[in-house]
This record gives sequence, structure tokens and C-alpha cells, in this order.
Amino acid sequence: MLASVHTLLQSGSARDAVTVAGWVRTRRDSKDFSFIELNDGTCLTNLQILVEPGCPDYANIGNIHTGAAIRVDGELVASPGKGQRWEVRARRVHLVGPAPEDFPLQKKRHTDEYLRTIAHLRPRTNKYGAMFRIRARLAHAIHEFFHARGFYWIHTPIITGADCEGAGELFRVTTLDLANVPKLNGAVDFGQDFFGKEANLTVSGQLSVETCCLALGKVYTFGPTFRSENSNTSRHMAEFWMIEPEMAFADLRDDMALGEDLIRYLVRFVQRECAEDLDLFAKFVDRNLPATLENIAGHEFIRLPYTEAVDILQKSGRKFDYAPAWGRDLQSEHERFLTEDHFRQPVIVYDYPQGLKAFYMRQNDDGRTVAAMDILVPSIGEIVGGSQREERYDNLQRRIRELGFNEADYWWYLDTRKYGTVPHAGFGLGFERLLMLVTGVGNIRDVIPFPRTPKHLEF
RNA sequence: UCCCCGGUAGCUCAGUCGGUAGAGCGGGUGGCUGUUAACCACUAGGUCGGCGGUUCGAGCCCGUCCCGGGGAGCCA
Repeated sequence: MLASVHTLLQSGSARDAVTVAGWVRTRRDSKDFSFIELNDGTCLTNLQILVEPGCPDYANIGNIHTGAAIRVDGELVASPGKGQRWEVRARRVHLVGPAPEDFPLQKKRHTDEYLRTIAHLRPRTNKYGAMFRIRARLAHAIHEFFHARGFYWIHTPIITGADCEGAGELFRVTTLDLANVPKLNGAVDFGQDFFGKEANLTVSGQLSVETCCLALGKVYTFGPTFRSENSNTSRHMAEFWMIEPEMAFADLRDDMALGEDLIRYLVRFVQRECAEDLDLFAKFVDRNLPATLENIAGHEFIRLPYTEAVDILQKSGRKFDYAPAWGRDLQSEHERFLTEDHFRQPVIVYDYPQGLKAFYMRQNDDGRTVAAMDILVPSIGEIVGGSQREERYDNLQRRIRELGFNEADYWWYLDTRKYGTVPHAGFGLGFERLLMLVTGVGNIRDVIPFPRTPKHLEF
């Protein structure tokens, strides 16, 4: 029976016969014995293994290099050395999987850029091990949050029909022979394609999940999302994960409250449940991380109408590259000013000009703004984008026509407003941006095991 | 896509004015110590991103391509 390193390090007493298995982080040899640092992924801390000449495997200890997989039988004893409470005195050391001397991970610090080139091995580092543990725990915590509040997890489709979502560039899905594309009247004949029509990977589950919202009341999606934009930044990937809750009988105020509750709950969760892993990021990635997280979890978010935000920016006396003006999008520098200089905490900007936002957002009575909201956080910017949805059939239809969309593509979406429509609201939260926020990691490619970005599809 | 910066040993980097390639870590060998990124000595290891050009001579200057990073836009 295997014991985990995590369990053994927390043991309350010595234990006679234990077996542990994992990967060697380093070996330190003395004349008459060796120390092995063993990590099995169950926690950040390594377990120290003592191998003495009496152990029958001592003679071959030189074959166990950094990176090798081993299984150790021995006894858990109090460590007479400094730096650890427990260690395992080995009776047998089995070399399960050797690692030659050219194992790419060394004991010293590597750059994130280099580790991206060996993404298949980087989970074996302290930092990425901690990251992927936190990622898994946080994903679970999101489900717990919604479950406790009566939300149902809805599996919206990954493959969708023609673009009736208007959010970003699409990845086409096809089984057509690209070397010999069938044509009809000069255009591609998608009638011969797998679905008999154009198909794409989803850019958002929102429109789909709204249908379940108007039946189950409170729902959310949590799954992969795909956008083929040629974005080369530290905040974008072609494949990322998004959480999209949707609430019936709810307005923008409820929406903002839910977004704020979710973020503050998740920050508290990692502070409490991932303390050891989080500490690594506080030590080696961002020294201000504990203060940043406490600031987010401990304070209510600022709520600021877009119109007032523009006013603050204009009166700030700050020289911006892009002059703030009503009707124009907030630039990165504007968001930074609000969250990092002016308020120094997360800010929810709401009631945006209609022209800046998507067709499905609810038109306000002022005739020029919509009930949209973005949650902006220091250093990352927009982490949540949401709105109250336009539930009035005529208004929605008018917007679709005004924007020149093909009304027929939206027949089922409009139907939800025709039959038993109700006010409802929701938002999208970028899961990777959330991970950047809680760990302080500055590049989104380092919070997911295998990042997909333009011209990068390794591993 | 645009604007900057970079590419030298397995890894992290230095390399002066254009003059025959350096360190630390990692590897190997030996020594030493209940060690903690262990330590000490010795040792092996290079198409200086690719191609072309200037020059008596290019890691260094010029052109071009490839790759990486930062910022911007698009957005989550």
C-alpha cells in the first residue's frame, strides 16, 4: 500500500513499514550514506530518504539521478537533521524508471520561457506542480460555489453552427477534403460537409445556456472555449476555459453581486485550502501577492457607472495615449488607472454605451446605454464581462436587424423571448485569468498545462 | 497584425574598440561532511539561431529569414 508524501509529512508518529513512490528531485551523497529528495506530486514539500550502506540497494545509488522514478520501502523516523521533521530510512530502493544525465530539469531555477519548451516535463517542477494543483482545486471550488447556491452545471456544445454569437474569430470544424473542396456556384458547398452546414468551435456557451436558464432558473457552463484571434499577448490563448453563469429573474445588480461573490469566495478558498502552494508564488513570483489577495477578499468592489468612469479619467490630469471620451472603449491604460492608481482595488464598471457592447445586452431607459458590466482587477484588467440580457422580444429583434445580422440564424434565441420570457442576467469569467490573479503569474501560458496560441501547437 | 528587446556550452548568463570562446550550475572522476539549491579539487563539453554580405580577420558590423520575450490592438 503506497503512502503519499503529503500524508507521511503530516504523520503524528513514526511508522514502521511504509512504501512511497515518486520522482527524485535531487540526491546528496556523503561518504557513508545518501540523501534523496522525493516528490510524488501530492504536495510541494519533498520527503527526505536516507539510504545507508546497510541497504542492499546502496551500491547502485549512483544510478538514481534527478528525474528518476523510484519506489522506496522503509520506516518513517524522526529526522535528526535540521529542516524536516520526518524522513524515511530506506530498506529497499527500487529504480522504477531511470532518468539519464541529460534530464532537462536541473536543481536550479529555470526561466518560464525555457520551461514552456518542455511543457511535458514542467509539471515536475515546484512551481508548475503547485500551479496545476491550485488549478484543479480552484476548478472544483467553482463547482462547489455554484452547487451551494442552487446552480446547475450545463454542458453546452463545443461544436456550434454558424456564427450567431458575434464574439471573436472562429475555428472552423470540417471533414471536407481541403485539397479538393466541393463547390456549388463558386462557393464552398457545405451541404457536403459532416453537418451539412458550416460548423465551428464554440466562442461562448452563453446563448445556449440561456435556454436552460429559462427552465432551470440558475445555471452555469464551465468548459473550453476557442477563439482564433491572432492575439500575441500574455493574456490571450486560442483555447481557454470559461465559467458562464446565468440567472433567471435577475437584473444587473444581481449579476454584479454574483460576480463579486464568486471572485471573493475563490480568493478566500485558495488562501485557506492552497496555503503551501500559494506561498511559493508569494515567495518567488509576486511578493505583494498576499496583500493583493487580502485586498480583494477583504473589501467590497467599487461600482462605477461607465459615464462616471470616463469623468474620473478625464478629470484625472493624467496624460493617456488614448484620450478617454464617452462612447469610446476603456483602454488598458484607463483600466489600469482606475484599478491600480485611483481606487487601488477591483472595480465594476457598468451601464456601457450601447455601441460598445453585444446585441443581446439589455437596453437601458436612457436610450443610449445597455445593462452591461465588466469587473476589472489590478494588473490583469478585465476578468469578468457580463450583462442583463435583453428579454423583450421586440427590442432584441430590432437590435439584430440594426446590426445587420441574419434574423433567421437567431430563430431559437428569439423564441426564448417569445415564450415565457423573463429578465435574466449572466457573465463570463476567464478561468486562466482568475488563476493569474490568485497566483500572480504574469503570463497566461503558464497557468495551463498545454497553452494553445498562434503558431503554437506542440505537445 | 504593429512597435521595441533578445538568440553564445545541457541550463542561466558574461564576452571591452572587429583580432583564435568564458563563468556558475548540471554531467564525469576523486575527496569530505546528518546533508538541505550541500561543499572542495580535477575534468569533458561550442556549426556563437540559419543563410548571404562587408573585412586580411566577424560572437561583435550590414541584409534577410527563423525562433523567443515585452508592450499595443482584439478580448476572457
